[in-house]
Amino acid sequence: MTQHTEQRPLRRDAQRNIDALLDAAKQVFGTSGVDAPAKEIADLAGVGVGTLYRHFPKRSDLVKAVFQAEVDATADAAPALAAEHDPVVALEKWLHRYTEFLATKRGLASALHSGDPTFDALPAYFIGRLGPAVGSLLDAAAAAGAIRPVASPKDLLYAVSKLSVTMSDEDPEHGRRMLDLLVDGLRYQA
Amino acid sequence: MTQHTEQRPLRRDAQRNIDALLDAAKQVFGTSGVDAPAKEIADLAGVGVGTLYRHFPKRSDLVKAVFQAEVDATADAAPALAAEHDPVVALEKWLHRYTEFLATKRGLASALHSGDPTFDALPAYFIGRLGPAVGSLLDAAAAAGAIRPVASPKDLLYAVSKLSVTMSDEDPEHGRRMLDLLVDGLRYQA
DNA sequence: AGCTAAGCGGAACGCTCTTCCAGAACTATA
DNA sequence: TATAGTTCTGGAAGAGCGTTCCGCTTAGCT
Repeated sequence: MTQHTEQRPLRRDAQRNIDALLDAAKQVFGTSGVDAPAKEIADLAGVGVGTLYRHFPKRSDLVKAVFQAEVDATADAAPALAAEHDPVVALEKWLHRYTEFLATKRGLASALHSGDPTFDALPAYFIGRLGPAVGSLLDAAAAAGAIRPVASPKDLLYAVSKLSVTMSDEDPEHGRRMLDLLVDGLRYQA
Repeated sequence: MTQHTEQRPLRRDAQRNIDALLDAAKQVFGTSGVDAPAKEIADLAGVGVGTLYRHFPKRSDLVKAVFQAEVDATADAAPALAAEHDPVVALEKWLHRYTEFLATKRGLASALHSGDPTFDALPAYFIGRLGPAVGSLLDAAAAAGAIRPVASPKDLLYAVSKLSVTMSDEDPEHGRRMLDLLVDGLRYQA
């Protein structure tokens, strides 16, 4: 999920614990919010709190790591979907995946805007990873002649996020239909 | 600042303490954020923590009360300004006052969107107090023939808030100039 | 197998939230 | 003004969480 890129590789158990903590934190952040007790996360991961603090000295480190892991997972879904489905379906499925990510992110949003400098680089990371991901899907679909060209992947990400913010307040199905509509709008008319 | 409207009037010392707590909370929220230690607020107000909890059992009660007090103060400034200045100047001054309020509110924003049901009624309170406040200033200026009629006070509040959100990131002076521009736009051309 | 250093767990400490109640302070009444 | 009755106050006490620290464990190497 996350590997350190320093000279010494991390010990196996350490890497295992980091992954377990990331999984646990993602889950706990979703249920109990970002201010959940550290022990709750450590317990769920099956490690002591000392281990948590060893790898993530500050809470913001953990939040950041969870966020990046989710961005990575979402970005990595793009090539996988592209391999399994035809271009437009892959794009559709990926955008749904992306809205799920946005829903998760909502819990982290207040933390992200808290002014902690640890989070300053995250928006750039977000665009840097997700932009190329949609970009490749869009290019593939456009190359197949299935959709019209889109000005910029970034605009699409932004538009979908706006769409899913307003949608969350009401019926979640409603948001899904709106997104489908957007994708249909991308297609060339017969 | 805030008075209880129940049958029994509040004891004098109690009312004094409530006001002191509100002042202190407003100040502390501004410097240390809404998660500041309760003791810090109590100390600044010159009361014990017990007193704080008596009047504001939940932290959200205090946040809400501070917010409402600020809304009230901002709304009450309208008639005062109207009495002292000619219509357009009063409107101008009040809008500047309003942007100051928005700046303060930013600290509370994350709390307001936290999903706590205590805060559900606040947006309505905001419009209910501030809408008529600008409304009366606009009407007075329009009646004096100084400005063109505005579709709705609510729209103006919304527009100014949008303006001041984008402005806060950069030069504060910049935002002030933009606001002045907006007010100038309201005037009838010679 | 034996050595070394990275990594682990959880006890312990300090800080904050929240409750509670004996006594102080205020108001109403005479 | 004096008194009774009530409200309100302050801070000690209990509980819970965050964070640190260090003796023990275990992976990785020879």
